[in-house]
Amino acid sequence: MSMPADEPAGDAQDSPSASTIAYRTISEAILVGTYAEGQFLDESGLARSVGTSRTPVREALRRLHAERYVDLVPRRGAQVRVITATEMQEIYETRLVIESAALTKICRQRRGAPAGVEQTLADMEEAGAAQDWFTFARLDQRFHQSLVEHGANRVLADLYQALRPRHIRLAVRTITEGPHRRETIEREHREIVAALEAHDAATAVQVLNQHLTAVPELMRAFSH
Amino acid sequence: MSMPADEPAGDAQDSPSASTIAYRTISEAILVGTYAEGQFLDESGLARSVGTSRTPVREALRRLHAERYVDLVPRRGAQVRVITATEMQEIYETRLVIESAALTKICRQRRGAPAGVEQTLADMEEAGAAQDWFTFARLDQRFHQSLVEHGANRVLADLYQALRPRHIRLAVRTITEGPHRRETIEREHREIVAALEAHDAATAVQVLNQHLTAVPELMRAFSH
DNA sequence: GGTGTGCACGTTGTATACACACTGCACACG
DNA sequence: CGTGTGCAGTGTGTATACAACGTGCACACC
Repeated sequence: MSMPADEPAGDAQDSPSASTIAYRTISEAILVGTYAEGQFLDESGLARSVGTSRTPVREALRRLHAERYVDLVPRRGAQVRVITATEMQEIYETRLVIESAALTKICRQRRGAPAGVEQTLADMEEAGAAQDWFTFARLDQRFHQSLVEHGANRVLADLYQALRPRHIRLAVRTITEGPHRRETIEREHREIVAALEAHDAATAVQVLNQHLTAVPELMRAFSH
Repeated sequence: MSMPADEPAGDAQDSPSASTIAYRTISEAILVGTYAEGQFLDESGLARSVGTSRTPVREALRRLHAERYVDLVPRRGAQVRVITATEMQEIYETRLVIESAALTKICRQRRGAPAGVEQTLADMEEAGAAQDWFTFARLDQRFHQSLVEHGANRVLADLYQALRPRHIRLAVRTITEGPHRRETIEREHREIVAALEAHDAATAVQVLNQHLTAVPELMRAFSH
């Protein structure tokens, strides 16, 4: 299924070095849920299953630590990070802060919606109709990402992107397994775009607020 | 001088492992300016000067890359990152977004200024009077940090902290070498605190805006 | 004289070997 | 029977050895 299609900001298009292979393999396994939360990862075992030595695996684990996939306990190793409901709520609160800033700036500069957003929304509706929730979720990410890229500066956009691996797994679950909020999501997206076109920051932010508040509440229901 | 007093959030109090030593040594050297911007760092050379083998040095470099101290060019090595005036401005814009969110939330919840802030400001004024600009700069960091810790959630506070190494060097230079804005800085800090105590978000944010806008303009003057 | 090719050197990327710390269990002692 | 200590096993932390790639210079050829 390959969820983390593009690399989390940093080294452009890195060659398929062993270290990169290890990073992709392990991160994907964590996202897919191969390793349980709280589980300790064995470097030698990972090395075997990835097909390299321990060195690239260690580098991958350090990177995964920087991206909050795992915790690093000295002399114990890497532990798959447990994401609490509280943290998930904080992540969405943070998203709200960053995306609001982006929307506000877009409106203040009267720039309208980002290019290509129409296509993204159309694709989303198609995926929704086909009940292809993985694609739906990825396009949702793309929509929000494009808002931030359009409105925020590079530095802020990088911070936003760093947030993604921290909630993507549960986000997919929510969309996939939850009560199908498809219509709500699509409507709110379109309302945000409309507000941007009208340079109406207040409305855009308000809809976004509502949009981003709903999700962690749903998630809370799931995590029990 | 030891600028990066506390560790950039993550592994609590890690034992003085070789890897940590390497990280501290190299990051400090970069902050102090031992290595020129754009310079490539030689792993073997660093290993010799740190007193370890290449392995811990490599891990340190990866971490420094994650924190944007260096760029990692495949097959070429680690390059001390060049911080442009544009990026510096973006960093301050980002700080403004995060700190504003923190101030707003503090006011909305009518919590007043963070505990200990009075002491920090007093220490700052003392350092300012003694023309100890390094201490002054560090306390300035602490002041802003405490605002964010007080108002923002853990996740957002972590993002904020990740920003610090990216501007701390120039920030120190600006305070140290610039026209002494001491009174201005101290006054604005006190105005922000007063606004917090009065639960007046609008004023707090407005003063902060002015406070954070001034710095990158000064920096721009320096970088030429 | 300019340009292209080939070789030698240096550096990164990876593998492997070794040292040391931690964990858990077993056994002895109170 | 409970508790503390010792020991073996396992896995991380570090060092070192090797391989592969990229760079720059020199020399030859056009």
